Amino acid sequence: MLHFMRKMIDLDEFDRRLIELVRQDNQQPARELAQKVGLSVSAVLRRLRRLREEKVIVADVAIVSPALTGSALTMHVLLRMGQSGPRRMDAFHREIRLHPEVTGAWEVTGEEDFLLRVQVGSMEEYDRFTRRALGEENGVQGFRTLITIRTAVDESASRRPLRLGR
Amino acid sequence: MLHFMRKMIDLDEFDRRLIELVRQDNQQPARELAQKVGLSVSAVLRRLRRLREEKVIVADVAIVSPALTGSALTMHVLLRMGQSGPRRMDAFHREIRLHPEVTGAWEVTGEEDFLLRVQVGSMEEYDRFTRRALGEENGVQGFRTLITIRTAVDESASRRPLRLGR
DNA sequence: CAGCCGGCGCGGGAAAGCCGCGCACTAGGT
DNA sequence: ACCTAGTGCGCGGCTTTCCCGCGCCGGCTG
Repeated sequence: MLHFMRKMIDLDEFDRRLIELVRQDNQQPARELAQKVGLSVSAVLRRLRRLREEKVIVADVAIVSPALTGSALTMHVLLRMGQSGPRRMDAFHREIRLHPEVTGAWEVTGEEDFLLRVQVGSMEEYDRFTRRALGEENGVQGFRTLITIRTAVDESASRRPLRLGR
Repeated sequence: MLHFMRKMIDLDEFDRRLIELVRQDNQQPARELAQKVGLSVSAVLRRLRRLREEKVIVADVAIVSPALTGSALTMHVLLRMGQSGPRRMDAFHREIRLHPEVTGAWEVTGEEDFLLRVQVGSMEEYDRFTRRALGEENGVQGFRTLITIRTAVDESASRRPLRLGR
């Protein structure tokens, strides 16, 4: 935890602006970044390398058009577990990870125990998924499906402003 | 729609493997990709450029550690609209986009009309958000908050296998 | 079967990234 | 007050990567 805090205070204004920029586009050359933040090219390169080494930047990925990922349908599933003991929950955490259709899963407070986001190519695929993953053998008592009519926002974490140290 | 289908059939096995690779790491040099997929460097470069131009790859981003994005709390909000006419819905679509705390928003079927994913740094911030965004002036009749206890899966779209034409 | 077209690999030139240097600024100790 | 160790900057050269025009090959079409 101390180490965590250290990392936070190690990030200054330059780092934050650089992160903000590469979070939108990590393929622009350091020369452009350099003049945007007001540093030399080598300084930018050094800082980015450090940020990646220290796992402030954890990955660099290409985003492919959602229309092409076979995720034509986005479902959300509110589900209730039978007995909600800690080990039952842990087991379900592990279980649900195994299904690639599940692009999000949260253990939540309230009447339901879990919320899942499931992306599939068709209703048939969704049906197969529920039979495989949401049966009583996994401790699921019941669930309710929210079918997505329209997506208003889906920018996983990129919209969140940074809250990095000082 | 025809254009969409055209794009799909335009992607061959090489494209798919390249996409798969850059979806995990878009900063590895073309030389590495080339030998992984069995093409020359220039062919790889050409194909990637084409994929980006044609918006098969829609973006290239750095992922920053979730612990550092000030998103300590993830909430999901199930909400009901007062009158659910189409223009009310459209208005809410536009409205909800304006709040950076909202990292996901879906219009859904069922008892509720919308599901939101909201990421905030604190409960106070969440409280402020609900007062600003989820008031009756926006047509919201009522809502229910699911507080995340633990996240099992959160890999926005990267888990989904590709389903690209033939 | 000839001609066309798209995509390949190749190679030269431009650009981007890497690395070692010297310098400035800061903090801590004597 | 000075000196010293440490950190991060910018600069320049060297290496790697990328870009682009070329000629070539294989498949489709008329």
